[in-house]
Amino acid sequence: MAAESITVWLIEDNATFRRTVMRALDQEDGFHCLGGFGSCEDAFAALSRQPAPQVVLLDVGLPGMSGLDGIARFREQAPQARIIVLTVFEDEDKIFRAICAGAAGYLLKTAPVEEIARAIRDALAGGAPMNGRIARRVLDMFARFAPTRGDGDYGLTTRETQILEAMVKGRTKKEIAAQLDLSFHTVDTHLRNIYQKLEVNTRTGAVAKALKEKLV
Amino acid sequence: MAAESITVWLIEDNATFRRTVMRALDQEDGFHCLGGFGSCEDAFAALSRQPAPQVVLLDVGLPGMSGLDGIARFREQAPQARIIVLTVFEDEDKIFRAICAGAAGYLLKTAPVEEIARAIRDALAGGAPMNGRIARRVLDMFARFAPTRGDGDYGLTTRETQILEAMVKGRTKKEIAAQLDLSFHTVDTHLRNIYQKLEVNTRTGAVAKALKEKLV
DNA sequence: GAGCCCATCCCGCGCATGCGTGATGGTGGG
DNA sequence: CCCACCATCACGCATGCGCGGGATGGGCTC
Repeated sequence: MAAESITVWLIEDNATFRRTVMRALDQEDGFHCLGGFGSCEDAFAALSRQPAPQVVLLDVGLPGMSGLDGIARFREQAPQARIIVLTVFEDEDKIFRAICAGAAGYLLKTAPVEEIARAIRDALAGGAPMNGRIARRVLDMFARFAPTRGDGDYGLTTRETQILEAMVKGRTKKEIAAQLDLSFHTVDTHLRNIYQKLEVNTRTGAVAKALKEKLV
Repeated sequence: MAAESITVWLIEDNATFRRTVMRALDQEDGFHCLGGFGSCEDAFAALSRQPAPQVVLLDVGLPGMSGLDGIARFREQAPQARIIVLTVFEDEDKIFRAICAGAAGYLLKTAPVEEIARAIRDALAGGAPMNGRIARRVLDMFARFAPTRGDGDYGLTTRETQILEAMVKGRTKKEIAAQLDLSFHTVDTHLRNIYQKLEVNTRTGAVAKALKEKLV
């Protein structure tokens, strides 16, 4: 049974809270919480002496190295370890950064131990445990990213789309003409039609609209 | 107790599965599954005759109106209803679209009834219930969106940033000069410096880089 | 005080761009 | 059969743009 134990590290600067969680987790069936650290630096130092854990519970917003940077470094040095952020913060920026840094989950410190335990198992099973509100936030952020691509369809023809793409890459009309084996004048005409359809009158405007609204 | 019941609709084209889930949910404590529909159209028709439910379980990928469109329409006509997608699909595109359309949760049809029940409660409590793998996918997608903003810092000064922003809006040098109450030449100089820092040599390139990498 | 960065301003050249105003041919629907 | 739409090509003009040169002054560090 001990061999089957899930190894967990907890990085958290509040010693009291750390010990409480560690003890509670250790008593949970199937867990072996063998590392408690007050900072990311300490944890990394330990990483060079002992094998990486399967799961890291990490408090972001602790002294010294930023928890966000810590996630990134852990992802490098112990890619197989699943990192679950355990914090009091629930502002979008922190959540966003943590996820982008590679966190596998995001819990609030107010979570009961059973929830933490469930989250750890979930993370190891390939899941992404999140507090309900956090998950909601993530979805909101996600949805906010999308409307960007509004209707997106301005009725551009194939050629026009091609030319618009080239324009986004910074090509001049002459270059585009050469690249598509067209006359300069043809490209010019297409460009005018694109402007009309996108309701702009400069290439800058067209590129901005193209990037903001749809085709990358 | 009946007054406290959570009202649920289930939109699902497989009649057998629909009835099974409805019956099971209805027997769960605190649920009142009072609508079962084989298509979004049917559900919308019902919406004009009876009050909207608190939660809609929706199968995407059903005949007639696309489930994705259904989400969007539901969000319009019954904004307060929480929509939980219940499907067999777990490809990224479907997930992405569903979330963008405003789904509050995403479950797999393989989920046991207790999980569905928990999800409904979670959704009403402001959460975003998701199957573990789905959540993982969402986070992956999220993380993939981010690297876009790389380091993002090219050491632009305040003025340069200002001018870059105006450029993104499609302003010409002259317009920017007028807007910022500067000389045309000054704007020109700043532009050159921006180009140097962003390693581009056209306004189009600068705008593209600005939009792709950082400030929207 | 020298050196550096930033913000400000100036001139001129050559090329790119936006736009008005044309034309031709092909394809498909009414 | 004609018309709409698309793709193709063409000329000229006014303006905008990129860039190679400048210059001045303010603030900051060494």
